[in-house]
Amino acid sequence: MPADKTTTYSISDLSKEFDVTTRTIRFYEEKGLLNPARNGNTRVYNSADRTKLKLILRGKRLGLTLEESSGIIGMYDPTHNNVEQLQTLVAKIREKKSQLEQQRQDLDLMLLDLQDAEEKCLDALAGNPSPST
Amino acid sequence: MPADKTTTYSISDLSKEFDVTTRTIRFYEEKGLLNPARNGNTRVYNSADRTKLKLILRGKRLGLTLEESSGIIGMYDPTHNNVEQLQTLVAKIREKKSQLEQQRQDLDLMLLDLQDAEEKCLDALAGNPSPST
DNA sequence: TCAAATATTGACGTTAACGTAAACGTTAAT
DNA sequence: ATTAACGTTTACGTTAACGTCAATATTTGA
Repeated sequence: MPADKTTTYSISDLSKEFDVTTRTIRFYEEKGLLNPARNGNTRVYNSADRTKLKLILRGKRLGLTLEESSGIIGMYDPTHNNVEQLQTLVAKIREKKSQLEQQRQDLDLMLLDLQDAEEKCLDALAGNPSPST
Repeated sequence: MPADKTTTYSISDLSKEFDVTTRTIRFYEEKGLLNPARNGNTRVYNSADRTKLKLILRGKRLGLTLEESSGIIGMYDPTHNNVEQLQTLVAKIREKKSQLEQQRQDLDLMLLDLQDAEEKCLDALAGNPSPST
């Protein structure tokens, strides 16, 4: 039985699963990105908390700040029943999307460059003295 | 006539073109990522310098540190004629490539999530009370 | 000629994202 | 009973990537 709605995790469970320190996880809480329940004094994480952590770390790999990740996570639930707020939310989502698409262009360009660089290296290793010879 | 091999730039030219402060450009030099020529005391950048700056900023948008960008820029010229060094270089390039591919997966996942979030918002705005109704 | 614009080198300040250490409580097994 | 493993809070330290002065040329258009 994999993780369902009722599964819970200790801080070190998550720490091990995602390979971050407990300090880091507590830090995210300090910054308001996580709000685990408590059993007495110790933190108890549910699957929603776990998902949030996953999203934060994904954001990190993409170079987002914690504040940005926090913002994005907030976009995932339209509890903002107010129409005006929903519209601003859509606007925010669309801006994030276009940023990510720009980022994908950068990424693809860099991949192309690296592809080029690799081929040059392989040529050099194959004994090709120069590209113009 | 667009930028050719002989075009040069002042620090504020580059500052304006790429929308970074001159402090930032000097900082990159301090860190060894740029080595502009000098006219007396003032810096003179050529098109290669400009390209490097472009690559650094691209790296930044992808969340790379300056050191990582510096490493990648170093990969673009196989002046490392030594066979052993060429092989380590190829290895580095391949690792960077696989990192970038991982990053692209993250990016696509996040785009999908945002797409979902946007649709939910639009549904809510269209007056759909709940997805299960 | 002279003020404005642009350049330089220091040097200290700042923010984000944690690391590290201290001092302490609470199960769990030996 | 105690040691080991895990948890907590508080607090100071650290690094990267600049920002923000200050003091000082050099250049240039009015």
